[in-house]
Amino acid sequence: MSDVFAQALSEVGREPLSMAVARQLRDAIVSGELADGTSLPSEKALSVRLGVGRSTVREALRILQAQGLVSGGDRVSTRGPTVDGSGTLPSAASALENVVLLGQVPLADLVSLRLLIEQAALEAAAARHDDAALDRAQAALDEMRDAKADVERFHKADVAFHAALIDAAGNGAYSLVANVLRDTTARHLREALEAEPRPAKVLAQLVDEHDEVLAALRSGHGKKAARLVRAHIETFYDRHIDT
Amino acid sequence: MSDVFAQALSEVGREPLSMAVARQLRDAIVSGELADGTSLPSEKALSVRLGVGRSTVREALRILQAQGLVSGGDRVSTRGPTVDGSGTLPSAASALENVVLLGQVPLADLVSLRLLIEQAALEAAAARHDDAALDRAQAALDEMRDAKADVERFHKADVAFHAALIDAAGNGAYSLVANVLRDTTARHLREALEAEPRPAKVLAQLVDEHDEVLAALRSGHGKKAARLVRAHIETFYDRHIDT
DNA sequence: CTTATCAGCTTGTCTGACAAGCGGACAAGA
DNA sequence: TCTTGTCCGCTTGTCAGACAAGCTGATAAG
Repeated sequence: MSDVFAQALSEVGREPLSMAVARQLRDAIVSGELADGTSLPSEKALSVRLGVGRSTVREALRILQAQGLVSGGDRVSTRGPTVDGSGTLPSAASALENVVLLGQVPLADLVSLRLLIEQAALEAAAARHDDAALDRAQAALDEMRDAKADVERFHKADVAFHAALIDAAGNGAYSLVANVLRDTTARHLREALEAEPRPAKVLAQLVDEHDEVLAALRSGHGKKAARLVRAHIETFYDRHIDT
Repeated sequence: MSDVFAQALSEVGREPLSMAVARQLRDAIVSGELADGTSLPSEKALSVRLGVGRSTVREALRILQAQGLVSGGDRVSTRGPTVDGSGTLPSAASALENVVLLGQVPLADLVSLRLLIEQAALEAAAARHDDAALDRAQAALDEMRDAKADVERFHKADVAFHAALIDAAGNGAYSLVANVLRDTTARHLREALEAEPRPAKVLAQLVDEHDEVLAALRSGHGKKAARLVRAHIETFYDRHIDT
């Protein structure tokens, strides 16, 4: 069979109604037409308005829910589904996690990218002096020191610390992607921490390392801070995660 | 009212059946128990085996489909749903895109992050010599040259060129995130190109710039390639996009 | 050997139904 | 007045049954 067909004929598109409904709602949401927090009509009302069955609407809502664009509908109230963009970030993280679990992107690659962003963020932050963000980092650091051997508490403060540092760069894309990457790698790192036989000592050292990074940043030494955080992450990664 | 309640009482978990079914299938897939490409039983058969209604199974399948874990079911055949992990990557990309669209991240921040990744990728690629990827870049470059003033064709080849360069770094996370960032910013860039009054000349210059980048990369000058691509992107951005 | 036909299955969709649960209104009682 | 019990309407979660459209494979017809 010749190859002209592949060129001349294109797949005839047959999209299920539920997809169409989901796309329509998604577009309305991401375009801002349906603002965050807006209450949608009930499934029944939607089905009537769109001229489709309730099951079709339900399937569309499931898709949007999986994408983190709408929440509710979980019978928590009688107020119907709600536009809720706050779920997109966990959804993105979970999507990335699936990619990793299926082995399509090695964990090491994610850590490497996170490191790249974090270093760049520190260099940018050193030149900006975002005091509010630095204060948040300081508070998280104090919390870490206070947590001592409480791995759970320590980990939450650790996350807050790194997030604050990256926010200090003032680049929304940095913060966003670093957040997702951290969510995806967090579980592995925490398991490593919990498996640590002598947590107190390791945690104390980690606190010191964070301290140095913050100090370097405060005095405007971006490159030094970047170098320190690189060592910090690479050391931890090499010591606790096996390839 | 005291605060003890918040500590003592936890939300009583009530999960919809469809969620439970979706989670069960998801776990089986990411754990490798259901290998990629496996054909699942039909909706009806699943509903019987799991003891739930068909609509419940359908909603679970919709969730998994949105996560890119199963495909088919699109009536393309009578062979039921299929485990298909190849969809997770686009799904992750689309999830990130949602975050971006809703997150109000400025375009400049996205370009900045993309630039960061692309530079790092070039430096890594220079040390790796991934000839297959470089050949793909070369082919894309030829296509660009061939496209002349056809903006549509040029743009597609341009995308392929940059993607090949980043793939040459061999870091899946770089490729993934850079892809997403490009998809998100692509529309703006293309509009800029189409508004260009004298496209042929600009496109020719762009081709030359790409040529230099590839040449530098081939001769192992990663830093030079990174510098060139930085200039390439920043120049284009400054000239065509207004803040 | 090619072609038409048909039965059996699958998905997409709709309709109707029921249980469980939420919310507000409204009345009863302290 | 404030609390409490009760009830009605609405919403979601789930199921069962139905039908159209379409794919597959087998079988019959040419």
